[in-house]
Amino acid sequence: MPSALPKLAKTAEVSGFILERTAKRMKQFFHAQLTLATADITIDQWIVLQALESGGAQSQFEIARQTFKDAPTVTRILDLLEQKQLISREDDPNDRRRYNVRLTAQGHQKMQDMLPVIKNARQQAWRGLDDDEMATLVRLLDKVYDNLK
Amino acid sequence: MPSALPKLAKTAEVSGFILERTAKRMKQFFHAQLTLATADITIDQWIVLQALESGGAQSQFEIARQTFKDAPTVTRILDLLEQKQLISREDDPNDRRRYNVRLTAQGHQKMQDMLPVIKNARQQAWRGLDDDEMATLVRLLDKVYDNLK
DNA sequence: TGTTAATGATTGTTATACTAACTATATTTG
DNA sequence: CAAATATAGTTAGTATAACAATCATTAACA
Repeated sequence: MPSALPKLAKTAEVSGFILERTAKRMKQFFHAQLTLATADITIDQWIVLQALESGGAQSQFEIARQTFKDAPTVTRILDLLEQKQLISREDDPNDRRRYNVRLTAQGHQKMQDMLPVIKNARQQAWRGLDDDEMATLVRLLDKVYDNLK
Repeated sequence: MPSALPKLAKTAEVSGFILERTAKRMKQFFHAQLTLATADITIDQWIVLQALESGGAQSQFEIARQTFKDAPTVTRILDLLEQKQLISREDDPNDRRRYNVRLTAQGHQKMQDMLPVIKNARQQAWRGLDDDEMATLVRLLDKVYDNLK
């Protein structure tokens, strides 16, 4: 029965594709929902705001680590968020290379306003997946992630 | 027992993040492997080449559909591949809006040369996942994908 | 048949991502 | 302490991606 091996290889061939395809669509979907709600922020900007809310004021290095974005990307996203007055950069008194980045009041407000949009998008994305399936998906994705460290 | 609901919500909160994180790292990893092998192509360029090899000569619209990229993105990737002489655009005699895009001999050669690199990268990515787990992962990702159509 | 609509491809704009190089500041170490 | 190194952040260049607008060509249909 020579079909087992080819089938496995075939699955491996398409899985990366399916992974990327799904991640791409999810990003696109969340972005579209934010646009529909006239959020005036992108999903990546949202991710940075979220890191700041959950982690409090922090350096750009910390934000990069938390969000899995690299330093130049964080710089530019913060530039945009600063223009929109959703975050502020303050000099770190202990280390003059660093900034302490924090949400402004407007930044907090933006998160309040957009949280329902994000929650609703999450519900749609994971519709039909039960608790076990969610856990399995996360476990398998983490396994792949660890494989590529 | 008020912990069940919050836990589910928490999982949904991080899953999108884990999905994007894994997809990003996979892309990064494949790209790094190609760079290491001095492939002189990116992973997205590889994906387009692969579509051309498996599907034969085809229009840019078909390439876009196969690769889940949009038309402008395909245009620009093909521009780069054409510069590198890995693909060629020929006028479609039946429809003057279209090109027939095909791999050149050099394009075929590039694929021959890089296939082992890609196969090796796939092996690393899916290491430790058995047949069932691969199938489950694909099934769950497809479910999410369908949710967002 | 002639106007309208749809399609294939391109161009422009904005945003994210990676690499590399650069500035400024901190840390290590000889 | 001084020189070498490391770290935080920025800037520049290239690639990918989404979206909108545009252009040429083809298809639909009144």
